[in-house]
Order: sequence, then structure tokens, then C-alpha cells
Amino acid sequence: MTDPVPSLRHTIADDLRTQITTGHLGAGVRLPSESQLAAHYKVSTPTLRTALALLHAEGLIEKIHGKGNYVRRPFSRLTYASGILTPARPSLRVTVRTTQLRARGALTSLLKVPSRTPLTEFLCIGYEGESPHSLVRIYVPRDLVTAEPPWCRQRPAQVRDKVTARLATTEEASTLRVTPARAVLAITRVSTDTVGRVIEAAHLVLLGDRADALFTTYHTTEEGVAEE
Amino acid sequence: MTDPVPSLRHTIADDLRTQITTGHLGAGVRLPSESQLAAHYKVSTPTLRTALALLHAEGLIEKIHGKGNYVRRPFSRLTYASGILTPARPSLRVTVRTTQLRARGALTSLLKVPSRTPLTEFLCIGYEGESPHSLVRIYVPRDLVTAEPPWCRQRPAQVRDKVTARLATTEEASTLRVTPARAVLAITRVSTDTVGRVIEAAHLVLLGDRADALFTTYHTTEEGVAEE
DNA sequence: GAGTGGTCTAGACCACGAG
DNA sequence: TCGTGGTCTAGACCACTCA
Repeated sequence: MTDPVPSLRHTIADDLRTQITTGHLGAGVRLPSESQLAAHYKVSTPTLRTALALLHAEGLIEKIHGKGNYVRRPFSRLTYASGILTPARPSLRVTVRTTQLRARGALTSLLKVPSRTPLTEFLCIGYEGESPHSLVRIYVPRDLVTAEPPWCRQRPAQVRDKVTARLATTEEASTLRVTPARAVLAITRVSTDTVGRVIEAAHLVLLGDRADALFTTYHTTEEGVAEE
Repeated sequence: MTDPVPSLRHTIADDLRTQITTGHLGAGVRLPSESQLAAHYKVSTPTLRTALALLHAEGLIEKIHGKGNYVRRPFSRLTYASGILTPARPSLRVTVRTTQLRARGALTSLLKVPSRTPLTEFLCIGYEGESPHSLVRIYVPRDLVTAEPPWCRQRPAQVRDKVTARLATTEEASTLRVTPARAVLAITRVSTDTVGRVIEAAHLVLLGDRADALFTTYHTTEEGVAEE
């Protein structure tokens, strides 16, 4: 199951990875040039580059064409639960941009509204320090929008979170300032009130290496016995 | 934002991709050998291989050492909800390998048992046709193991699912026959009975492009008002 | 053993970033 | 202009699969 013949690329990647994780190569440090590294490890430059590609895909280094390869800053992990990201820290901040638009396409079925229904979109970008870590688009039927931000309104009776993992799109990658080869947690959240009206739909994109999502389900002894 | 100078690898990948998605290259078909493809596209074999690596990362082809490159079957998306994967289809099958071991490390805190507690591990690999799509490791304290498979036992009172997105490890990638550059949905599930005893812990790894996870949360009007 | 993919080399040339 | 990373070549050799 484990690799019986470790390839050069993995050996080199392992070495650099431990140097990064142990702090020998600190955050923000520029690595030696690829030709220097290739000479140091006594391999050809293509081989060395495949090793760096592994670290790049893991999000450990950042490649900047014409400048060099840099060690990325370490991540502090956030938890998405009950619709909010925790822990809230002073270093975390959120920018919100509000847009008026009309429902069309997938939004109409998500919100269960007719096409061209007036909506308000809240585009939220969460930052930790200078680094963006999350991208949230919230859609609310305009007649439900109050002056408050959407997360301060009435509590929904039901919330459905559909979660998947995928690679970041080029758009998301540029917004979140990562490579497209990064795993993100994509959550589609639909909140419904007590009479079944959809009061909010949201698309959340969280960097996989910076966030978890936590869901707790309770079963009473009566219900759910019919399953299976 | 778009690539202004399309590289050879992308041009070739685009060509093969359209051939696959339009059905010119049907599911399960073996591609010509890499040297034949390289000759056809008039590029070197390493260049052709980087093009195939793109398709491999997208999950369009499956590489089998010594045999060839095969067009993967189109994805049918599974949904993880209430602890099971749906829909159940005849083409889906699961292999289970049972191992006896003793708790240590992270497992002791997950299961809330002392170190070296006897456990049973169920290693389940889900297949659709010939292609693996999920990898599940279930850990149960041995005194709770019955003759039945673990998913047929008593229904837990509480289930906590911790979900994140990450790239597949090399081990998972080889088991699931994908590249490590693939986004997977990693779920850690802890099931507790009515008296708070952990009756099962599970690590699930689902291919991001083949699975969603669905969670529904209900709020009564009384509770949860204190929040915010 | 024949044919396949996997890894690696030692160069070449191009594109980008900064001084 | 110079040093950087990005792409590509034309081979070589090894590991795996299957007959």
C-alpha cells in the first residue's frame, strides 16, 4: 500500500516539506532558485520541478513566475457550524458588497421563486490578516431584506447544507489568492422558515486547508427506525 | 484571466477532452499508447504525458501501469446523507476487510476509550462498476461488534460529522485510482448512543466530483434564540 | 518477451519580474 | 539586461501487465 520505491521527486518533496513544517524554512521565505535546488539535490531541473509541483498542490509553497518560490504562511483552521465560522478572532474581518439582481437559472429553483424575482446578493469575503480564506454569496428575496446584515435576521426553521469538495475555479482562485489546484469546501445552504418559504440561499466557498464544517444530527428513539 | 498562449499540453488535452465528452472516445475505451499519441500530435512523450496528466487530474481518464490509459465511466453523483450513500444501484458494490487492532493516538480521543482498547476496523471500498469511488474506515469498540455489519446495528442518538475538503493522499489516490491532485470530501463521523458512549467512529473519503454530503438542521422556535 | 506506462536526464528556448 | 520560473525535446532506463 505504501510506496515501495520512493521516487526522487517524493524524496525531495518530503525533505522540503519537513524543512517547512519544522520551521527551518519559515513562512514567506523565498526558496533557492530551481537550478540551485536541482544542483543541491543532484537532479535535473524537470525532476526538481515535479517535486515543487507536489508542494505547490499541497499549498505549502507559492510559485511566482520570474520571482521565485515562496513558503506560504501557515493556516489557522476555522470551523463552519450552525451557519457561522468560528472561532471569531480580532484578526478576522469580512468585506461585504451588496448587489441588486433578479432571479434566474439555478437561483430560482434554490429559492423557489419565479424567474426575475428581485433579489439582493451579499458578496462576503472573509480575511484573516491579509489573506482571504472564504467567499460567501448570500441571496435573499428583496422583500425579506432588512437593514441588518442577513445573518442577524430571523432564525430559520430548517437549514439544508449540501457539501462537496472540488478544486477552486480560476475566479475563486484569484479572489482567494491561491492556485486553482486547491481543494475547496463548497457548501450550498438553503434556509427555510416555518411555513416552508425559502428565506435565504447561500453559496459558501471555504479553503479546504483552512476550514472544516461540523454537523450534528440528533435522533430520537421513535423516529428514523423505518430506515433500512 | 484566460490563457493567452495555450500550451501544447492544453491544446492536446482540450482535443482529447472534447473527444471524450462528445462520445468519440466512449467510456472504458483504451486510448492509443502514449508513444502513438505523441507521434500523432507530433510532440515528445513527456509533453504528451503532461497533457494526459491534466485529464487524469480532471478524472476523465484512468491510468493503469503496464496496461494503458482508459476513459473513465461518467460520474454518477452519490449523496451522503444520514450516514449512508444514495442512491443504491445494482452497479454499486462494496468490499469490506475486517481488521482487529487496539486504540491509539487520535482514535482514543475520537472513540473516548483508553489507549490499547480492542477495536475492530472495517475497511470498506465502494465501487461503481470497476472504478472505486469511496473509501471508508469504521472503528468500533470490539465489545460492541456483532455479527452484523456495523451499519445494521442500533441507531445512534447523536451523530457528529466533521467535513473538510482536501487533496487525496498518495495512499488514497492509489486505492481510488486517481491522482493525488484530486479534491476529496473527508468526513470524520462520530456516533454516540443515548448515554453518551461513542459506539462508532468513521473516516470517510469521497471523491469530490462523485459525491455530495447533505445535512439538514431543524430549529424549534424556542431554542437557539440566545445565539447572537 | 513484447508492449505498456513511470521516471529521469541534459540540455534548449520562451515569458515574466525587477533593477 | 539578468535571473527567475514555464515549456518542451529526444532520448534512456526501469516497473508493470499479459500472453
